[in-house]
Amino acid sequence: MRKVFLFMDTIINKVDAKGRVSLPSDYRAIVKDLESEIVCYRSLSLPCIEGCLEETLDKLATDIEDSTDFFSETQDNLTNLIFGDAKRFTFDSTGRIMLSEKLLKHAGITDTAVFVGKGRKFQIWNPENWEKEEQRIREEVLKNRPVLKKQKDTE
Amino acid sequence: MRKVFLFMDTIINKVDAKGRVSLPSDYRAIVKDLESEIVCYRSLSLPCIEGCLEETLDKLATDIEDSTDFFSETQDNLTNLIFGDAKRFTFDSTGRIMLSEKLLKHAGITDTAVFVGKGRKFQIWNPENWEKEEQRIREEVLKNRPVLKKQKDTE
DNA sequence: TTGAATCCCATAAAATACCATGTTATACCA
DNA sequence: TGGTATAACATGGTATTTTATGGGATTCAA
Repeated sequence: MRKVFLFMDTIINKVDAKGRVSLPSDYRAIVKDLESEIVCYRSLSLPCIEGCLEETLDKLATDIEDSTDFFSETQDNLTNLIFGDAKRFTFDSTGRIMLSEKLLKHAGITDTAVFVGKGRKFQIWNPENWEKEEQRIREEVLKNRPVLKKQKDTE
Repeated sequence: MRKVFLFMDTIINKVDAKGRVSLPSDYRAIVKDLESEIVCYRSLSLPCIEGCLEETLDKLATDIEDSTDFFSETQDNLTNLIFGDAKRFTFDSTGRIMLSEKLLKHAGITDTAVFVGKGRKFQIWNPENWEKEEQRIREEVLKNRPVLKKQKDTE
């Protein structure tokens, strides 16, 4: 059993007419090893699909349970938004998942999907949008280089 | 056997003239796997039906027993409301439950029901009401973005 | 016996599993 | 190191299963 898991790399796969797309084989290996499942949902802030392991979301659910009482309304909004949008995606024997129309539309994905590893999570992008986003991120990181360094130093 | 369970996704199903509605198949799978039952009751604060596993309510009962507020009046009132209202709903061989007139009326549901996953719980809405509620939540969450971020960071 | 609840059957559509093939990546050996 | 054999992978297509949902038959209770 693996001690750690990280969704990594950037992988481009085709999306067919049914919305089927191969989950990168590295991701599948993680799911199998940890006996978990992939869960996807629309990013709250970006035009992309976000994914993680079911156990990651389960941890979130437990945290919410533990931090508030059963009838609390404070976390109600959040759980509706996150769990109401999320969905399990199991892959078939050939390693494909079937993304829903809702998710594909949110990310503007038609025939090609870009999987971007983010550690505990990953994202799925439309290729053009990802190119732009990557550019934007690179610029922002460069701009904030001194701050980034300072933060590291002070920690 | 599954390690975790989460009610997720948003699913729209028809309610027929007899008040029958298909429980989403993912939800049924959870009930079967955990050999539990679905329990529904009127939401205390919203015009919707709330549902969860019977074992979740059982856990609530235990927590209340164990809490120092055993004789608290507010706790008393809440448990009266919830347990007085809650009821088991078993699904038939085709996966349908029959919602009561009381619940349907409270949620304003006539011929269509929207199931919204909330993690350990789920809600059942009238489509128009849910649309409005979702809009409201999105606006509120966006407004409270810093709070959301802080919560995320502490994970 | 009448109304309501439960069960059973039928069907269309959608989701899922399976098979086949070309391609790419990996392992192996000279 | 170069070349070849082997395995893994992505992907198109098809078959099978599951699901939602309408309609009736049967059971149960008031």
